[in-house]
Amino acid sequence: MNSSPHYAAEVPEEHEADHSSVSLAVSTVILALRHKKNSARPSLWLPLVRRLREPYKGQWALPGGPLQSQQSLEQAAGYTLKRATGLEPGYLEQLYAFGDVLRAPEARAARINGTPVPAPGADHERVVSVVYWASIPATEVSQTRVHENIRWFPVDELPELAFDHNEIVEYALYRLQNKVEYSRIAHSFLGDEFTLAQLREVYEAILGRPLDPANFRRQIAASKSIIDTGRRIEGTRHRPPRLYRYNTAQAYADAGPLGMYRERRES
Amino acid sequence: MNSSPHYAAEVPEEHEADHSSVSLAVSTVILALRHKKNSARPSLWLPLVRRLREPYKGQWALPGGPLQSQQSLEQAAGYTLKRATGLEPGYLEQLYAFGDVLRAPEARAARINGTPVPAPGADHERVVSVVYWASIPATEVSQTRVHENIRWFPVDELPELAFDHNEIVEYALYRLQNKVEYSRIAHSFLGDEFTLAQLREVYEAILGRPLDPANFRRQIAASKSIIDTGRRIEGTRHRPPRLYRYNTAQAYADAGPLGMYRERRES
DNA sequence: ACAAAAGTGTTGGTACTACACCCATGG
DNA sequence: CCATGGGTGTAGTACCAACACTTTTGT
Repeated sequence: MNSSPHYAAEVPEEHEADHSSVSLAVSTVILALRHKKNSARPSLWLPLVRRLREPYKGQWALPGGPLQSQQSLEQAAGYTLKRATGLEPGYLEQLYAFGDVLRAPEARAARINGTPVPAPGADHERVVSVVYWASIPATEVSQTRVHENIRWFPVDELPELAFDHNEIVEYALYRLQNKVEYSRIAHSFLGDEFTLAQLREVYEAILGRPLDPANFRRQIAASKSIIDTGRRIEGTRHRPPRLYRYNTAQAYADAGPLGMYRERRES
Repeated sequence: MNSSPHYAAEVPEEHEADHSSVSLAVSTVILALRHKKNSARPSLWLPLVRRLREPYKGQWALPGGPLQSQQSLEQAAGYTLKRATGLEPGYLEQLYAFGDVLRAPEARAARINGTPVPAPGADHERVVSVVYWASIPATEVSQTRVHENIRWFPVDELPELAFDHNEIVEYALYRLQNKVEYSRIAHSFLGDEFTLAQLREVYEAILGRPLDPANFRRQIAASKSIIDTGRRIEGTRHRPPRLYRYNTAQAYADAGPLGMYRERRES
């Protein structure tokens, strides 16, 4: 399913009309765990790119770009991620395709003020954006690319973003919160080996609330999603925690139509 | 969020490259309850359109068409639905955007045979398809448009469809099964008023298994998603069942970024 | 009276929450 | 020894599946 596009079958008597001056862009909500200053617990951060032209010139926006004719959507999202961070994704999933007719600034103003939406003119370019979300393993976050026009922000301290990107980020976080409860994406925020406490910190950062360590342990154990490596971390000033690995034999729930493919990459 | 597209913010030093010869199509998996011959219980059916040109000429495919430059994706899906059935949707939701580079027939053959995928040539058109799924209220199914090149099929007796449409339908059904358990889409397959038995039949058709009437009743009652109208249906040869209505005050879970908009339409 | 489906009660199991408590290590 | 987090035990609760049972109609 993931490897083929498809063409629509039109109902015969309808004629086809303009084969669209619509252009296609791909953006990515890139999430990773980072530490705020003076904070013991990690939280979710994402990189944003400063816009160099109108509209919204000077404001921060999700990294993205037009779809090249030889790229799949997923490849385009991965390339966007690479440009913004220099890294490969730990996980990559399609969020939603946004494609309304109205130019963003006008529509947004109309939405906020409650004023009627302006009539669509022929004077603006029509863009459909396919948005992905991705995670980066904590072990690689330190290697992220540094650039004057790229900056990481904690998701709960975002500035006002260009277009409707604030709402897109909110939706990405909402989807992530739902998904973390019945799939194993949390692992994609960590390296190959990790302690239960680290895994719990991922859940806590995503859900935004503390979890009972005792119950968390049992829940994860019951899911059989992780395997005890037998080794421990020493040098802590308390009992040394065990190190675990993903159980790659375990299947994901709802990885989307691309599920099987992603399963392989994850392992 | 639903009312504005957005443009990507490129990382500055990258240049833009070709502004894409990619064209955009919208297809819709349209689902409704119908009765098979000699079957007491309704099952899920969907309308397909016969292809009149290559590739896959003569085979059945999901209804769809190119995105017009003045249509939103959702409008395009609704229009597709109207063309195929003559009806308005009871519910409409984006499924997924499919957009790999390779032309469908080649990629599909490669996928099935395990042979290496052919190199993408410049000789074919690149299409990205945004697929929606929709439901039609049972009360309106009888009014569906009749056309030589449109035919309804039970979802468990589909022929071999064009492109990867079989897999798309499977994915749509999978999403529907998940969603029916934590949202109220089941209602969109019925008219304004319905009995509990009818609602249960919707669940059973979607989930593909019988449900305990006693437990079903309590579950639905606990969710507070329906309201007793006080009236009953008479003329049955058993105890007359109550008629219920949707509780429109109740919020949906996970209606996607377009949630609030859909909420209003549903009521 | 009987068939059929509406609707109620009851019981046992599972899974989650809260929290008490013990364990192992570094300082 | 103490502080700190790792890790286990357990009681209370909420929910759910299974199924026995009662109710209300048409024939």
